[in-house]
Amino acid sequence: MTRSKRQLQKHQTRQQIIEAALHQFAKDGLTVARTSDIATSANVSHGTVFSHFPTRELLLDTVIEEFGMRLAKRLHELVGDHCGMKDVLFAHIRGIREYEAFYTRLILEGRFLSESSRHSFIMIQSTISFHMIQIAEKEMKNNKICSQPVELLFNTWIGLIHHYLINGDLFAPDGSVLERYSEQLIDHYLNLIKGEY
Amino acid sequence: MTRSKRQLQKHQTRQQIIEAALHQFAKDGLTVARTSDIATSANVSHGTVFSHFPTRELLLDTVIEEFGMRLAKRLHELVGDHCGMKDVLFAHIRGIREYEAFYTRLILEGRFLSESSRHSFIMIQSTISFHMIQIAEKEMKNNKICSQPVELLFNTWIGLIHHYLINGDLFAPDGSVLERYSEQLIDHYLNLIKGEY
Amino acid sequence: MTRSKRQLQKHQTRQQIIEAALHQFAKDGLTVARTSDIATSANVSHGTVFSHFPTRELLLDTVIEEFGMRLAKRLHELVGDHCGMKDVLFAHIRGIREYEAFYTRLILEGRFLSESSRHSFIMIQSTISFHMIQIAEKEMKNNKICSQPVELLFNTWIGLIHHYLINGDLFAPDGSVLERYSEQLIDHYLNLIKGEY
Amino acid sequence: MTRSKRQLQKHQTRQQIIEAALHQFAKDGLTVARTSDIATSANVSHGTVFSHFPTRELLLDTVIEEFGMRLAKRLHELVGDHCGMKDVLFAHIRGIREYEAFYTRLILEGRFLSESSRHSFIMIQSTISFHMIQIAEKEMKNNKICSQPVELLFNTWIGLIHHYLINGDLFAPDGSVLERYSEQLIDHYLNLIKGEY
DNA sequence: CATGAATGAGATTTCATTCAT
DNA sequence: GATGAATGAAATCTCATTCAT
Repeated sequence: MTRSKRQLQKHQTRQQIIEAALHQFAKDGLTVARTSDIATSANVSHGTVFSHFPTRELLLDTVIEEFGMRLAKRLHELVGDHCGMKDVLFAHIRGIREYEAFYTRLILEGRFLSESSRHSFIMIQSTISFHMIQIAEKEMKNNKICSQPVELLFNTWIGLIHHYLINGDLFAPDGSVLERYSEQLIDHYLNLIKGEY
Repeated sequence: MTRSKRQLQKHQTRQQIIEAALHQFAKDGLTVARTSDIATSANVSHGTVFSHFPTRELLLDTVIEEFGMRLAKRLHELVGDHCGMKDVLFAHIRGIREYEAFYTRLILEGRFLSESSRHSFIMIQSTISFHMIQIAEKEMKNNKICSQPVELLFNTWIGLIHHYLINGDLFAPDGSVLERYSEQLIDHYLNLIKGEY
Repeated sequence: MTRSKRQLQKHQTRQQIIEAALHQFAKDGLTVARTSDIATSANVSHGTVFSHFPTRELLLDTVIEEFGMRLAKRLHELVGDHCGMKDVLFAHIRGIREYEAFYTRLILEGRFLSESSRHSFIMIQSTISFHMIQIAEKEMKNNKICSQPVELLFNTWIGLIHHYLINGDLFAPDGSVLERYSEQLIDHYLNLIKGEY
Repeated sequence: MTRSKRQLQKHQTRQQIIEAALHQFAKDGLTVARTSDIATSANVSHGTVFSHFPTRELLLDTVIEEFGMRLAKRLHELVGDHCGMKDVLFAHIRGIREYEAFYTRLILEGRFLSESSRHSFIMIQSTISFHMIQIAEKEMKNNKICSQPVELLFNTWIGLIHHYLINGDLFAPDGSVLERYSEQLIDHYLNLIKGEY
């Protein structure tokens, strides 16, 4: 029992650091955010960060992985079995919205991260594309959406969403771009890909 | 005369620095490239960089502005008067391709630059959108492309292109993504937006 | 009874720490070895080290003292009553050989330790010199070794041995210098100091 | 000329740093001395140290090499052509005496330095042994010193000197051990190795 | 008494910027 | 105007030590 309390404490600190890092990385950038700021923001000493994560890179890896897992789980919850394309797109946006800032940083800086972080990020994208492509193929058969390469279909959507996220400060200076544009973007996208009958 | 010779010399050095900076910023990133590397690459001393551009930020601003002007000029040359959507898209890609690396960096890091750099970047985007939107409106009237908000039409294209550029290392590990995918992307996009008649 | 059991336990832990420290200090150096490594090597927690030895310095002091006592005892066993110079030299080397690495560290770093550690180390040297000088004086009378200041006689021997220990990596890259050179060094030394008759 | 003044300045700063480092390494130890203390002691900013020597290790390498060259040069000056063993020993001690503290640190810590520093140190030792062994062989032929392996002869002397240096604080608490004991040590050593005739 | 998470002082290194030449 | 040596403010990471459990 004594042990479990200590373990709990440790786990809690670890989570605090991860949460603070998630916030700081989102705010200042994956490559710019300082470990000392993360420590301050997590209400622990600077040294404590390194007692949980030997290097900054390892912390970042962990944070990205954690984010990936949360997002995957959330998407899984949101994407029901019998849903159509529209539902998937909504789920996608809702899933991302909870971590909008961090996800945007990941789009921007993901390319320059360590092998393992990069891998985590690619996994995250795969999770999203998996659902979309599955639905797309089904709806193409039904002629609900017109036949075309699923890869391009997916990339068009992702590109559109990322474009709005990346330029969030222009599209929605105060607040969430996703919140503001999700409906419009989904409608537009569905209109673009809808089948002709 | 002596003075004008000096001024010429000065102007030449300035251009060397800008050129070198363009190269280094593209190669190492807008926030990461070192002023000392730029100096080396420009064949001038480190100090000289600062005698032409008081701060690193000012140099970056200048480089972005310069890039913007060149791109605008190039696009103007490439986009003829009587051209259709396809021609504009091709022109767009061809214009960007000459500075693919730098342009990609701008997409990735543009948001976090100084007010004035950010402004330059936005101007660049406007130049591109101006041509596209003009054509789009014309072709919508002709029913060549289906009627829809031009803003979204433009953003879909930009998002798609940017997505490929940002993930260039995945889509085209060795070489230019634009070279490899331009045709495919243009065809796909035109197919998406084509009018139904 | 319970108390005595606890005390036993405590004493045992203390000995484990001392033993581990002896090993780590020998391996990594008196000033470099980490308390956390000592803890790990002693199969106790890092904190336990400090519950037995308030500071790292005190632990080091204790270890050196312990080493001194063991060496003194060992030398006492090895040096018989009726032995000659050769026997003493052999005993000396055999005594040291058991702790070759630690002893070497002591030669190298002993000078920069705390007062008390330094004192312990000097005591160790005295133990050795005591035996040598006693024999030397006897053998000088017998003309077995030629007459000369005992202090210098002793220092010449010590210097020679220490030189080989300090440069062990050159003289015996894999293995014990003492094992490899003891005979040769003893013969050489005896030859140098032998009486002329 | 302007250039030469700047170059002179730079060279001077470099020398100041080397001199300060020589002093600090001697005082605090090759592995312990702080770059910031060296900077302070050299009257330059901390950054300046790194603008001349990219890493601490490179600075140490340079200092050791510099020391080696100075010592070699000094020994060369001191060791005449027609001198005997006694002269060589005196020269050796006089050469070392000028850098007594640094040389002592080198004995103590040389083993744990980088490959190149270690190499420099070994070169230094070789310089010394070269002279001694040459003389020794000549004097053995003359029967001035008794015949024995030159390697051991050399190591006995080196060991003796190093022993006094290492324990300088005991043998000569305030001042130079070499100054105090050189004569006595040389006499003793010569006596030990003298030929029997 | 043992534990081990948390602490924080300090060490090396980087790099935009300044300024004497 | 050009030069490049000097500057010094960070940033990451280490480790002896403390103290709540």
